[in-house]
Amino acid sequence: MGRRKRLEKEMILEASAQLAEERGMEHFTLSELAQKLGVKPPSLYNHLNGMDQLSEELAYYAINQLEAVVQKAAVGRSGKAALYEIADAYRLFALQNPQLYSVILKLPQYEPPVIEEGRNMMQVLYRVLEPYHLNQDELRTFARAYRSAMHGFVSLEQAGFFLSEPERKTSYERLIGMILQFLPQEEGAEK
Amino acid sequence: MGRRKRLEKEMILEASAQLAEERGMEHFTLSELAQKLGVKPPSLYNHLNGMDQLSEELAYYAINQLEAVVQKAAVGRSGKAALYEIADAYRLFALQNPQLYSVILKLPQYEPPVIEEGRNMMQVLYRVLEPYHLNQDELRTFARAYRSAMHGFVSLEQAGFFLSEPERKTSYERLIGMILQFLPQEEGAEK
DNA sequence: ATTGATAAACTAATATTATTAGTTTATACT
DNA sequence: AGTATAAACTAATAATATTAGTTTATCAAT
Repeated sequence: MGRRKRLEKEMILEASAQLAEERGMEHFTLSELAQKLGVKPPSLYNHLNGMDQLSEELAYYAINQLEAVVQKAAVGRSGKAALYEIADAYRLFALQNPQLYSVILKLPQYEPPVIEEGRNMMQVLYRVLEPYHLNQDELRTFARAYRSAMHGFVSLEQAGFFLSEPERKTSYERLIGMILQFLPQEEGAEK
Repeated sequence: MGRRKRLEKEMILEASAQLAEERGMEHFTLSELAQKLGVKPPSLYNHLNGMDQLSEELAYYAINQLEAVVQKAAVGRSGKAALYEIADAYRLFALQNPQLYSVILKLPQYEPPVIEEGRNMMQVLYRVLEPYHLNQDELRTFARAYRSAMHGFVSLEQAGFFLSEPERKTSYERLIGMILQFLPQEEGAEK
């Protein structure tokens, strides 16, 4: 008891994520979800309380995935190298899971436990920024700028606003470069 | 003939925009829209071809509003002053019309005429950037960075990711400042 | 003014969806 | 083996988008 339920929940969320990417969040329907799981729609209500709760859990699922991706990208790197790597991983996640990524924006609407998880992703960032010894204000400013740059570019790109294909990655890297320029020299860096 | 129809369309779009802000795009319903217009739902089909087309027209409506706001902000200013002013106006529009703003992201999915209008907004920006004599590549890079910064910040802020209230405007201005730093000195500027 | 065309409203009907209630079935523990 | 429980099912309801077909109001031309 409990463990098996966990698995069911996982299965439902995975199927939901998959369905969301296939059909788009707009046309996401419980009927299709049930069908994908080989079950009739009402059966879903044994595992969740309806569409609204599912959306919330999906947002939770999404932020966790992104957090894992970001964390992984930062392993074994530090300073600007880490920040470039994170930015790259962040972009790839959004491009490969556009629907899931877009769901993350709804996060702050939900209840505390879900919101906390959203905060966790930023913890990775703060850890990377530690060596720069920024004060509270500088830290906030920088973190917001960095995240805004990533989110803004990636979200416009994925929506289809940036047409010329080959230069997209370059544009992104330059944008991130612009932001990183405002970090002080790394401690113990050789130049 | 024709002019009166135009008016009807305007009325429908205004009511739609209003309803979207009231209920949120998620819970936007043709029944409520009809009710707001003092009419039964099927009557709407005399003026539009259904939900999908309405979404498209709403996106068109939204980008036009934003374009107007941006254009107005740029009047009588040039260079970085204009770019700060535009950024400020852009942010205010998004904060005051969050649902309408979010609809703009769907723009590239639609047909050419709608997409063209999306491009028009950027024309204003290119005009402002003319005096800097950037080459094609620099221009694209900068425009993307600037727009990404605006969109990213504003969209995260409006979603509720940035908690500490008093510093939000400051954070935004600093972000824009970071981007503008990468413009060359204005022609004929006095330092 | 009367009429006749046109457009826009209406009512009625259908299909799809989310959701609830109530029933059956399978599973797991004693 | 027998029962408690959870998860599936069927049936039913309310809301929605949409279509078809009918009525009504408007407006131009006689």
